[in-house]
Amino acid sequence: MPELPEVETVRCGIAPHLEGHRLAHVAVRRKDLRRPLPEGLSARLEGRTVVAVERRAKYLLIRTDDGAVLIVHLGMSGRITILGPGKAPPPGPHDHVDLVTDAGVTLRYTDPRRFGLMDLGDAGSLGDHPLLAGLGPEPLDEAFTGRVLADRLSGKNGPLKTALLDQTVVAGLGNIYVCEALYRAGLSPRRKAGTVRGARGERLAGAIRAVLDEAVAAGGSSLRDYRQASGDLGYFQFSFAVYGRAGQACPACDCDVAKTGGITRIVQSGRSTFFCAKRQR
DNA sequence: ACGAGAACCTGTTTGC
DNA sequence: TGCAAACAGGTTCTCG
Repeated sequence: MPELPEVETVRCGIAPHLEGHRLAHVAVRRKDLRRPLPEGLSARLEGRTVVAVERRAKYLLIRTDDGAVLIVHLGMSGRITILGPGKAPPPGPHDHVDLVTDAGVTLRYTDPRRFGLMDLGDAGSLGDHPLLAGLGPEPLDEAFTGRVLADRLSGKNGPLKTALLDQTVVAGLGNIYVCEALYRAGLSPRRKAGTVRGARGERLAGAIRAVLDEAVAAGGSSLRDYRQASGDLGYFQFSFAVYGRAGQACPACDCDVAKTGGITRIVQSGRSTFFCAKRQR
């Protein structure tokens, strides 16, 4: 489900309910997510006060006053819902973890496919944590330029689409936003990754930043199960140029769909890619 | 060393 | 209508 914009939206939604609040109760109902939840998770967190809720790539980082960091990944189908005091319904079969604050607010982690995970890290050495150590640059940072991106792509012989999904190249992109960014940059998903440098690199870095910025502003994209923490839907899905639009007209090409076939869908490394063969080279 | 494919798991949509 | 296959926003392991 969630790529960078969705995770950032969730972060914004949960931060006001966590920061400055003590975790009164942490209920773990199911430990077997993508990897087993750490032993003693509840004991480690209960009684601690949250000092910050941050994001790195697609990970949420929940920092406590004693230097513990709860690392959360939502996988494909994970979400976090805020339930007001006295308003938490009985947990369903996919409601694996509840964080209950001193204000009585429940933050409920739900994940039907269980591809998500949680782990604990230490504030002092968080950058060395195995989940975070190898991650590429944050695309919304000032430091993310065409040059930086081109350096990361140089020497790669696989398709550009596949390289951009690699979190060690750039952090936070997933299938939707890679397709959308490549469309905006006018670059073919099949192009050899290492051929992107110079002006093309700048174009691609700018397209990635722009699409992510717009998606964050829209509250992410709601396709099936994704919701903001408030329960509201994101609406960036209405701005897709190519994703999920196979056979439909490219927004910028006014050619006859019956003739050109419109947006093309191919499969790369087992995942759907959508693009306009006319505009993306 | 790199890249493609399978695996992990459940729910929903699509196609015969 | 009904059932089975395909597909889904991610990551990681294995194999060639």
